[in-house]
Amino acid sequence: MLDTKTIRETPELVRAAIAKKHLDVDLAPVIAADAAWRVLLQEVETLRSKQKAANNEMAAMPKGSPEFKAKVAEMKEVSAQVKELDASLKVAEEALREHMLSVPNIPHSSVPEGSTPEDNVVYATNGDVAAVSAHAVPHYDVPGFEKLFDFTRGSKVTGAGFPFYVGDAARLVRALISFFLDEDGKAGYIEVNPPIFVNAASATATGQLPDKEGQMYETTPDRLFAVPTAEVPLTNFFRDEIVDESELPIKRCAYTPCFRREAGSHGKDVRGLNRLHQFDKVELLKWVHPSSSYEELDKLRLDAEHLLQKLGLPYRVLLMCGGDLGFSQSKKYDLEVWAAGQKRWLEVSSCSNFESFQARRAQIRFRSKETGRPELVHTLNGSGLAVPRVLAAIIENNLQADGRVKIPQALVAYFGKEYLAFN
RNA sequence: GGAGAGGUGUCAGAGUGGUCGAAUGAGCAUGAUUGGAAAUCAUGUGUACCAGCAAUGGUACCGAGGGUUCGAAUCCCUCCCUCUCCGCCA
Repeated sequence: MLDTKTIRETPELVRAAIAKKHLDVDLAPVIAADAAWRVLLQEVETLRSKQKAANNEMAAMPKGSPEFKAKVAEMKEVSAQVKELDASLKVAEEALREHMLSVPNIPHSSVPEGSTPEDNVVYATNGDVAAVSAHAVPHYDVPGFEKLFDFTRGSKVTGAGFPFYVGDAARLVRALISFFLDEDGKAGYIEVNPPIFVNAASATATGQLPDKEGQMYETTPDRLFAVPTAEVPLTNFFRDEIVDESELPIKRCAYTPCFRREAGSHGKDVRGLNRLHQFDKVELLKWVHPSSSYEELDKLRLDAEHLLQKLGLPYRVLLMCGGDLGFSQSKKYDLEVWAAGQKRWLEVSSCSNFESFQARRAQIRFRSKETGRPELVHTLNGSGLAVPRVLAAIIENNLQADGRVKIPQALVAYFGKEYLAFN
């Protein structure tokens, strides 16, 4: 959420942001809602002020006196007015809030113009795409795949997109999670094991609610939501709190399973491990001082890149254009790993700066030494990394002539073997 | 799940219908004192929103939401959370 002041005082800035993101949001009703709310607010406050003054007078009067009784009669009317206006004010307030929630975050000046994925800028590449397995096939076509990644049983037991990982597959998943957490820990992120269900307030603070409700799994009757990413519980950790300025930047990482209903996604993109309803991911989170959030974003991205480098996987970094930015993001890099069998790039991390957009909604602040007042932190996050797609890339890129998969050296100690065999 | 107690400012803790944004103490900040410090003394010390160039003024906030009342931290209702005891349990 943006500050209402930004919309009130610099609407042209916000309109430019909407245009850059190629969104269709009309600012006029937002501004009108704000104006209407302020008029009502002032009316209510004037009446309340009257009430308060009368209160003090009445406190000094003898209870049963005629002047007291007269005041009561007079104030009775004011009281009724306040009640009525206050109800309107609440409606206006809610309307304003809803309007405000429809306004996206402002992209950073370094974000390239563009409306489609083709407009994203290839910011960096690492590793040799041509050097990986010559006889690679898509991981889901590798003979024996279904034995280790049992989608059929998963469908029976739960539904499509909920595979069983069996034997070495399960072991490799565990190895990757441990590897990621260990490396992230070395990079200074404190490991957290968060709840994987969150309440509606938390889901609202990070923007899943109210609009993206259908993308989450929801429990009955408690109305808790299975987390779509560890970002949700992690970001909410400091919700409605004022953290110590000297502790910034705060860096945390967390492994959770992630649950996404992703209704409406079909086709080749969803085959095998490419897109699942439940998958494992380690998430990196930072709460930083506003003055350094873009530096911290670059560092965060490098921390995620480091993982791919250690695994020896070719990847590229995309700087996302305005049109491909999320609603609440100011700047975003995507990390895409090369999957030699499918011959395509798979997104395994998305590193974003939200500036104060999330922090405002979640009320996460620090007390500034400089001004002595609480200020909003900037929040950043990125995957470090998403497990199934990394797994797919390892399988495809490291597939040997004999059908086995060579385990990246950095993982061997975690996995316990040099090769993964499908039969 | 059952029974009880409780949720007030940075913290501890008073306040059971009116002048309470809220006593008192601690903490913190500034100043005095000191060679310097401790101690002591004085003053100050919440957040948000609105109006205003500003100084400043106004309003709200005592777990959350409703209600009663001219007036609610204080009374009533609902919900949430914490603690203690009991039960159940990975």
